[in-house]
Amino acid sequence: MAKYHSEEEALKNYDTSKYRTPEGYTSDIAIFTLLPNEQYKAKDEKSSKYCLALMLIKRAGLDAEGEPNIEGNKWALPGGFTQIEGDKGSAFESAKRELLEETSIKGVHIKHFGVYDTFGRDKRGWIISNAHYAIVPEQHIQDRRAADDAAEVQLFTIDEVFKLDIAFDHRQIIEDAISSVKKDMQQTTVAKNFLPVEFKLEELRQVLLAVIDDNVVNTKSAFFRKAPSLDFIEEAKDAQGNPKVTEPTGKNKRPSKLYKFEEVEPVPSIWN
Amino acid sequence: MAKYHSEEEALKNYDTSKYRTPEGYTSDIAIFTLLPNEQYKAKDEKSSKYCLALMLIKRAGLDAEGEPNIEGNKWALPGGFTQIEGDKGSAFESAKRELLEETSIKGVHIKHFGVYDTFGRDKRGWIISNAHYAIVPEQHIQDRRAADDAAEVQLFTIDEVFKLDIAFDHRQIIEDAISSVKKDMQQTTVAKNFLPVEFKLEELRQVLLAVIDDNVVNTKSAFFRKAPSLDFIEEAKDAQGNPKVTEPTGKNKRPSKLYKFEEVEPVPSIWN
DNA sequence: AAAATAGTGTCTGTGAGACACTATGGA
DNA sequence: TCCATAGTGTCTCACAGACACTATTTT
Repeated sequence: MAKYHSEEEALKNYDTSKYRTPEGYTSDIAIFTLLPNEQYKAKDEKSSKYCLALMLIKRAGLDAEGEPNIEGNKWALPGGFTQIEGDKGSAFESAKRELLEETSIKGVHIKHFGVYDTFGRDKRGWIISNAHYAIVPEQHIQDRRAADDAAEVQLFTIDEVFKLDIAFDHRQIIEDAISSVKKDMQQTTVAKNFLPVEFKLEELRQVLLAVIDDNVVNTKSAFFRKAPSLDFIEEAKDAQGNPKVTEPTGKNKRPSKLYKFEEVEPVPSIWN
Repeated sequence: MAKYHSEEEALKNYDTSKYRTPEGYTSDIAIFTLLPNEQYKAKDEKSSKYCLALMLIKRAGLDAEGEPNIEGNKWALPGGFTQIEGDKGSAFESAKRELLEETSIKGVHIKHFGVYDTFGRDKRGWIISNAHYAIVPEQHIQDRRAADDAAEVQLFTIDEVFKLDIAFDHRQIIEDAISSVKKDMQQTTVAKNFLPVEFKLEELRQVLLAVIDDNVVNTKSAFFRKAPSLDFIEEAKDAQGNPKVTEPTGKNKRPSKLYKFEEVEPVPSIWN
């Protein structure tokens, strides 16, 4: 005669302890934005006005009880433990919450790009990290830095970042995050997340120049010829169906056409 | 906000037990191969000789103790719990081991494509699954099926697979695996994993036709014109530097040139 | 000669690459 | 009138799409 008479009873007696389970399950998030490029050369049409930057936090040297902190005084990606919230527990939700806490904004692009789970990556035990990147328009991060004390939150350009002392295996995660965001900028329309809904072609080109190295993007005339014919980009129209243009602002002396991204996501192919 | 950081440091440092930790950490693997296409129409140049297929296992109705098994009698992806082996614990290693157990082969293409970690996806607790796909040339799986009793291991074409009763959230994982492999076939040279090192262009075309829908691949003359000029494909040469050709085999009446993949990985762009 | 496999050839229009030129409006 | 910004125009050569044709060997 069977010991249990239903799946439910068997379930209660299921022995998960046969396997070692992780001691922690976390989400880390690489928050990217664009900063003004110090090396911008107006004469070089491949030079961008922007520069890709990453937000890091400085780990406290001492913890709340005054004891030396693990990986203290090093720079790290913002992150935290994943909890089961509202009957769900997912690293993606956790990353969204973390982003909200760090930048006070919702609804920006966030993408999972890797899992870091080798035993030994964290001295505290077997701690698994889900790595994400987020793209945040510059203004939002500036707001956040002004509101905060900001000593322990800082933006670094990707050249600066590798000169820092980085905690845990976050150096590797940061390298992977940069590869991932570059790849996505080349192969998807993520660039839209750095831009307002309606943008000038030159703005879009500046954003792309800052991150990727692409023949068409590098050549101004090629980009302006090609971009309007891409089927994921269209002209912004006003209520009367007329093309929208900018008002001249700042040093900009002439109006320019506005464009927006279509909903469709292109799939580039190596075969054509 | 500044206070928040130090609180979080303290939590990370001293009391990981405040957070619920996962009850299980597993790897699942979608093993793809190609089968002969029953619907092949020689007259239609878009029709492929092959058909994408997925290996599934049938979960036993009763467990080792004779009790009803969780999600018993349903089809599932092969997988298992991740253990710390040789001082490492990683889902990727675990997936490789699982693939070795299921197909007795090493060194094939295996790729992580997702994490499934919502609480409630498995009745046994908070069990996290790392999903991978693998590409295995047909012959290897046929060997494995012959050696095994094979009742519980079966290949299904992707049309057949969604008619089955699928365990856990594996239906979703399978959908994502198929999307992922299709995308990679379009954007990377993974197709090489279905082929021998040296192959005929028509063989490559048949493999691509079976999985993706691409203008150039669909059009025979376009593919034969384009493929030899792609910089990740080159002619196979013998020791004297002469192009290699096949011996006619089977119903094939004429020799054909052999090609191989270069080491370089192309990066397709949506901007050109 | 026919069948099967594995490719080529040819035509026409679209598009890429290079780079010089134009348009707008304010100081 | 000059500058800065944001684009266009023009030229040539190459490649893409359509689809018919060829080439090699066995039966």
